Amino acid sequence: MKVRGETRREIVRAARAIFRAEGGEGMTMRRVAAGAGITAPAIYRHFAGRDELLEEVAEVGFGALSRRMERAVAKAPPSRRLDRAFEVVLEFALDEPRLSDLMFASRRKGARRFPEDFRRGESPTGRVIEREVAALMGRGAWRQDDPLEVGLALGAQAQGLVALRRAGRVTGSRKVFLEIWRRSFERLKRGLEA
Amino acid sequence: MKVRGETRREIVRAARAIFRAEGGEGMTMRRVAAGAGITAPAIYRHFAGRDELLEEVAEVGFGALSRRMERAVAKAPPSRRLDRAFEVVLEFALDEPRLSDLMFASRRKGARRFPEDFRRGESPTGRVIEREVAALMGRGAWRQDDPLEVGLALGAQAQGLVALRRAGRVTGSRKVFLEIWRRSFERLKRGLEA
DNA sequence: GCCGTGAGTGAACGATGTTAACATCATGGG
DNA sequence: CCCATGATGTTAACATCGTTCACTCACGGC
Repeated sequence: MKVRGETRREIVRAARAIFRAEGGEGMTMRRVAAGAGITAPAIYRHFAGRDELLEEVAEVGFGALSRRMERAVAKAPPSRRLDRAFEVVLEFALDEPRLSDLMFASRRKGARRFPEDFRRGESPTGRVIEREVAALMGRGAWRQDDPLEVGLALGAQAQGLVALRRAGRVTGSRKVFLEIWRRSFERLKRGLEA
Repeated sequence: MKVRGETRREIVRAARAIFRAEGGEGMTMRRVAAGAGITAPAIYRHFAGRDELLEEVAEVGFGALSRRMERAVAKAPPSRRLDRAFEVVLEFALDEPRLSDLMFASRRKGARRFPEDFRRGESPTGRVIEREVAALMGRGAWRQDDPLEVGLALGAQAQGLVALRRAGRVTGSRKVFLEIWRRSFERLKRGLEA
């Protein structure tokens, strides 16, 4: 025990590593503890239970994804910013399917809620999408609409396709899947243009 | 033991009842067995394991949903057939959230796959959607496109919104949610019209 | 009459999340 | 300096889960 909070970070690190590799089923308390160099009951000194630990893993994931989104958007031309943001989301979902599933598809206590939390900009990923949608509407490229709800619909389309692939219902290579996404996104955008 | 296959049906009935009420977590083998009037190990005379039992529960759900869809579509005017089909899907998802989740969002062995199984018309729900999409394109109401992929995109939009609500990320009453769906569907359709 | 087969039972196994009871140990007030 | 205290571990154990094992039993064909 060196620094206060050291063990807690070790637990989260171990949990995240196991979750990324094997998903929720493989992430047992005993294995997480072993990865952090302690025993299972010691985890309960830092987290109320397994759910709270999963919560933390998801939160770290949101931090990583939103940072990638912000970075990608920052160096894209205005007309491509929203596209780039979603490309990052899709790539993240393909690279980290289980983590993405935990973040967006599982019932979690601390999940941001539409519309209240989104209106307050508390969703780190939703905020990026909403901002870019509003920008497109502001520039007159898209017709006037509720940016929050349009952002939600776009996100639902992305998460819907990802979930279908994750569930094994959409086969094909990563490349083929990204093509399906791109065409679906184009169709959706066509209905949003001014 | 009266009729051959009687116990098997009893098991499925009990499993489905528990799953509808409490979801996958509550559906333990012992509880299913008790509901069917037997003990847990006896289930393994009829199913290889819990997964296979869940498979059967999902299959029964698909049968019920596709029948409702066909019935609704049959008595709708041509211009409203696709809308009615999706309304049924949404209502089913709201009435049976856990079952809907199992059917569309969880990784199952026997899940129909896009595009191969859909092209062969083996997905009972996908077939209805695809048929109506193709009809709209055939009538010239919608622009020419791949009916399979457009159907998938529409389904992804629906399942994406449902998953977000199921995960507690979209709050509000059933009525409000159906309004969000309706507007999202309208936006999507606007991009598909000829 | 026997006996093989299909369906069911009780006991048990290994794994899981979690709790209880106890140990260790740095630290700061008397 | 000493020791009470709180934070942080540990080991043992509990309840529950899916599943397997060894056994029982009714019954239909030879």
